[in-house]
Amino acid sequence: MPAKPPLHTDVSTLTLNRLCLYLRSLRRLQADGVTRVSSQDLARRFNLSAAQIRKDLAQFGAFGIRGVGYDVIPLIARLDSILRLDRRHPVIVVGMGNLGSALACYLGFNHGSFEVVAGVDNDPERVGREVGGFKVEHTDHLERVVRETGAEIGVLAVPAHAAQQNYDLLVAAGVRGVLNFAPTRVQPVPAVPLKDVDLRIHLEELAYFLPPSGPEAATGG
Amino acid sequence: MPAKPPLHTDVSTLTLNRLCLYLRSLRRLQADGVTRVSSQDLARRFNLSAAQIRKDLAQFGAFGIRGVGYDVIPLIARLDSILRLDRRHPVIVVGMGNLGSALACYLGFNHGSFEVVAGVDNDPERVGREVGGFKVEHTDHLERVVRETGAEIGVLAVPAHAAQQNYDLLVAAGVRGVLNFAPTRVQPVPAVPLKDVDLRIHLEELAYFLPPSGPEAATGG
DNA sequence: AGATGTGAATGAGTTCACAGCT
DNA sequence: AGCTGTGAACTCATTCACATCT
Repeated sequence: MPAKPPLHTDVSTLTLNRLCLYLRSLRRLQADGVTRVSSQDLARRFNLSAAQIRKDLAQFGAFGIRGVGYDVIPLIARLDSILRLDRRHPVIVVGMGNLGSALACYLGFNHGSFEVVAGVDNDPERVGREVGGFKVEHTDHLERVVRETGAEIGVLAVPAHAAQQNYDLLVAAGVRGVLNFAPTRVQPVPAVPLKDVDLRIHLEELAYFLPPSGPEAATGG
Repeated sequence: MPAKPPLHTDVSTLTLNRLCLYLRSLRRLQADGVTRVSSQDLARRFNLSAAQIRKDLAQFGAFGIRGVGYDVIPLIARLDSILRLDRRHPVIVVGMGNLGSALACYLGFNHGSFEVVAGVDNDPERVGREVGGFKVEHTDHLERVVRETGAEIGVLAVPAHAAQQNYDLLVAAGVRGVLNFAPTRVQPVPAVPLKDVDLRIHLEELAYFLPPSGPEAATGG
């Protein structure tokens, strides 16, 4: 029984992202009442690679049945456990402007794993507003809010110039990981993992692949 | 003179993302009054790899001066040109809920390359609202709005179930590329590049790297 | 038979190291 | 001397192909 030791540092980001995809695909199958699926099936349905699915899963053990495939529900449970989505992750949003408010509403729906439990801002105008199930508090009270809500993940949705400072505040307040939507790099503390999410880079990438505009593209075909 | 033929399909996404990063880093240097920089310098300052910077740039030609480094301003100009950021890209947002409105405000600031010129929604409640410089129109008028504004890139910020349909509408209306923020896969038309942006996956990834909670982590040290 | 799990083969991406120019 | 531009070496990732199990 070759039970794999899945050290967290051994799993590549690429694999990890795919595991998330697999999980979503499996949930869709589950919703459709499918109880078993082979790697080929899954690959065909969701434009994935069968060999890769097997390789990715095999890193964490052998959950499949040879000659048959994978049982959907146990596999979902296993992936949930691997990805730590089998527990609740309270999230606090720092910076409740347009983006922060949108993220507060948007990020909560993930089969109950993530719940945005609080939001803070340093603009008195925004403090006190009700957004997606909580009242916005002042950033001055960050530490108390984190303590009271048990927030585990901080989401930075502040302007670029305020990102580092607010990251530091989040760390001091005791969150265990930070997702940074500010368009700047933040210097992380080793103990508190940081992930930068750059929304603009996607637009820039897309612009590169845009078919070059013909001289008179108005004559649409 | 080994002028490189930079076919668009030859450049990997990884390289492309780095080019965007280089460009930003260079702009910061420019703002600081730096006129020349070596790959080592750039690497040190922004946590990059010097060899990789040179390799990446070399794909598009030789812009450096041996023994010296790169002239900041011409290099910025060159990268702008490579990434097609030297022209204006009008953007239309489909789905003006929380996320769409936030993106409309957020995506516009990129040194003038991208400008969100319109937003549509099929909820009459939202039609007519003024957001970030334009009035929200009804999705029924998408084609006219795209024609009138010359929108080139469509941003999908609609619920998952409406993503495909609205992608198709955008294609029919004549946009040349689509950025999809809906948490679902969309089947693209080959002529209109599509890029999926999955906001949740970042949270999921972060959750994986979260330090496991000790039994009583409240005694912060 | 049919699908998993996995070494081996291939391919992609990064780093090294240095020739060649300033 | 110093740094770019680039082949060669290396590492990482994906795909192939098949032994193994149901």
